[in-house]
Amino acid sequence: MSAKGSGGIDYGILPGLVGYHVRRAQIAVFAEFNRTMAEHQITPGQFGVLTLIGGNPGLTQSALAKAVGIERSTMVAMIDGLEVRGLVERRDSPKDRRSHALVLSAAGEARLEQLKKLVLRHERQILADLSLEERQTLIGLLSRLTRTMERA
Amino acid sequence: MSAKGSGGIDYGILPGLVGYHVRRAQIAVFAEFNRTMAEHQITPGQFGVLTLIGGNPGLTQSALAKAVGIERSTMVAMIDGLEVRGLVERRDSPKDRRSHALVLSAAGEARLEQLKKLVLRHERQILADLSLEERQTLIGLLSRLTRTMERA
DNA sequence: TATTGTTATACTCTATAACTATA
DNA sequence: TATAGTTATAGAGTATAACAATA
Repeated sequence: MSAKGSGGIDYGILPGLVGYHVRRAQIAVFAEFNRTMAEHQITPGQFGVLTLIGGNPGLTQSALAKAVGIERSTMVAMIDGLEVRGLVERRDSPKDRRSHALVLSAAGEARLEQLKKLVLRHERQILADLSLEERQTLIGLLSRLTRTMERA
Repeated sequence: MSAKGSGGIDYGILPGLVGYHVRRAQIAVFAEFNRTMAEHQITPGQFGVLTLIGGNPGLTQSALAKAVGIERSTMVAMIDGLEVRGLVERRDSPKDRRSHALVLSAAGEARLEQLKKLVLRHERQILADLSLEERQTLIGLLSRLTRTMERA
């Protein structure tokens, strides 16, 4: 009930826990993502935000924060960074003068297209050893894991 | 090629990316872990450290840091916290006067046994909707994902 | 020379609370 | 009253660089 790794260390029950493997995979995927995106200096969170703004032009910061699961106060600096880099614009909302309508700039649109290609390359990298069927199985199982917890 | 979620938001290519699902699962699992461990105030990282010390008494801080993938300077505060709480002891190493031999205190041993039971309950929680076979499949796929990246 | 534990320091990501301007 | 964006602040969790003691 306790396995020794390559370093001769006993990892106990850890290797039998799904939570342990999810955490390790997340760290490794994150590191690989950063390697792939190094020249663009884009984090997974920033890519997600650009994708959501690109697909939902006019989105407000609060709606965006809710969609990605962070506080709206946290979103401020995130948008600041993307705006300073000229990728995102805060437009005046025509409906509500309190909120901003977020849109990608022309440069942001172009950049997002480049990033998508890189992300797909990153995915091919991390999934190199899995068949197409196994990738779908993995996504399906992870989705059910997440949904199970979001219900509870 | 772009799916709208329950909030009417277009998530673009995100739901097709394994990286996206790994990240979401990790966040959800972490939150559930903290809920289960709330009364013990133990993080996943601390549980891992206690497990490794418990299974490898006499381990040095540097070896432990390497095993869990953090810097040895970061390990200092981690052990400090567990030592203040009376769970871990820094013994003098008989072989090398520079290093500490880490061991669980009697209280640490007892605590770890309690924590293991809670962690197994946590695992049952998050895996409630998966069959035994699916759990093994998930662990297997995540392991291969991580190993693929650690090789690269 | 190299390694162990340590400190000082900083950076990232996150949250909460309070403010302002609107609604 | 309530909401959108913002600011100030704080807390994890992490890293790097330099140091003393020891190897």
